[in-house]
Amino acid sequence: MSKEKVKATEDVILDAAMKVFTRRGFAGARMEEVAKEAGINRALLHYYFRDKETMFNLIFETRFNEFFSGIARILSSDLPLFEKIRQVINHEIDTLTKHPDIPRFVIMEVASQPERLIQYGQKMGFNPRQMLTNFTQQVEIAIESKEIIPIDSRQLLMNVMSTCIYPFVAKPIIKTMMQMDENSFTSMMEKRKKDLYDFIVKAITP
Amino acid sequence: MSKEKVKATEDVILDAAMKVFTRRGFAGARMEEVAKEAGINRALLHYYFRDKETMFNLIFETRFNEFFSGIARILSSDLPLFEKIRQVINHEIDTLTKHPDIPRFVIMEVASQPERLIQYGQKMGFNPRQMLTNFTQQVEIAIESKEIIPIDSRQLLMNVMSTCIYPFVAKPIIKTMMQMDENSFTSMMEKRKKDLYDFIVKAITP
DNA sequence: GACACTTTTAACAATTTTGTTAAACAATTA
DNA sequence: TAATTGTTTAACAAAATTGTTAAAAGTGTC
Repeated sequence: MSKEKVKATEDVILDAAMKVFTRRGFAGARMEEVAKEAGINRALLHYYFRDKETMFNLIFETRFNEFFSGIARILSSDLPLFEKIRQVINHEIDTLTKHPDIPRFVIMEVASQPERLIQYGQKMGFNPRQMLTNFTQQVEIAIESKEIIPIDSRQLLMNVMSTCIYPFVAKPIIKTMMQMDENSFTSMMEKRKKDLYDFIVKAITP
Repeated sequence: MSKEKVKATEDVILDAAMKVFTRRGFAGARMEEVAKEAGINRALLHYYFRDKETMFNLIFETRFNEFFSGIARILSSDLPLFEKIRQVINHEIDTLTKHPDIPRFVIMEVASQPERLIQYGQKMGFNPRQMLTNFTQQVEIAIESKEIIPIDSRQLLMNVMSTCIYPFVAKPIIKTMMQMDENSFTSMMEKRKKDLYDFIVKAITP
């Protein structure tokens, strides 16, 4: 069998595993469901990947990276503060519109095993503990120069992240409460990029 | 054995189940862990409660109610807009400081079975779909009277809820990233009541 | 203390889920 | 085409988890 075919099968399995693990979490995921989703036999999963945990680690690493790497890059860049905030908002809403289940998945699994955060952070080459130092300093400088009003930089960052990410974490609840279908949710998020940026800028501008 | 003792045992079990289910979710929870946490034997769980699902439903109902009832009451009250926002913030931060795992639990379980939202909402006597109508109208009136700037009421509500709830949902991540222990997290949230209110008011005041 | 009653446990049974293996099958190549 | 290698499956085995039961232990009452 050709290399391409092997790769294809591996990818089919990984895609299926991604869906199932992200949907159900590690504890709720069933190897049977992964196999079914991939259109193959359960034994084949074990042929390509040792066991459930091995598969899960691959998936988690990917999702963890998707969740953190973009934001880490932007936060530690040397963009001006307001532009940085705009880019964080746009980046989060864009990627989470494509992969809305990522934050719920990552948060859930980190909550059930917090040590993963440090562990995978190191693996991915960024230290979650230091992601914020650049941003914090930048906020303090902007305060001193009266570019923005005095504000606790941690609170500001929490506001930015919360308003971007929470709507996707709570998407099933929000969709129901606000009587939105998939399309209206997406278009609302698209609109949100601007609305949210304006909201935050107005809140911190002197 | 006395009625009090029975009640006590039931409560011990429910408390234990609450902890374990909230920590692990339905799929991740083990009856053995519940029994251990309660300091009893697994068979006894089945003596007091039929099975895992029955126990889970009791827990879920309680947590679901804790998550929604307070906020529903405040949102549909006839308080002035700003006061309503302040109360939402204070209520959320206070109750979630006491029970920080509630939103992660409820959100996770609703995500894995969205029909629960309508189902339990009806059971608890409030319609998640109508929780927002009062607030929405109030915002529109406030815009017309120039009390606040023009803003999409859904976006505003999403901002308020996100900034209150997300820090608790992502608590393990935030604590690590911001290098906080339990105490500093709590005191930060206490401070957040005021900071967040000011932030939001400034964002919407003309 | 004998009786009726509830609570608790240990041992067992059933079910669900995961992991293994041996053999069939397919593709590649010498 | 036969040998080699890698792929797939069905059947099986093991482990983990849940649920049941019969009997022991405790409690209150007469």
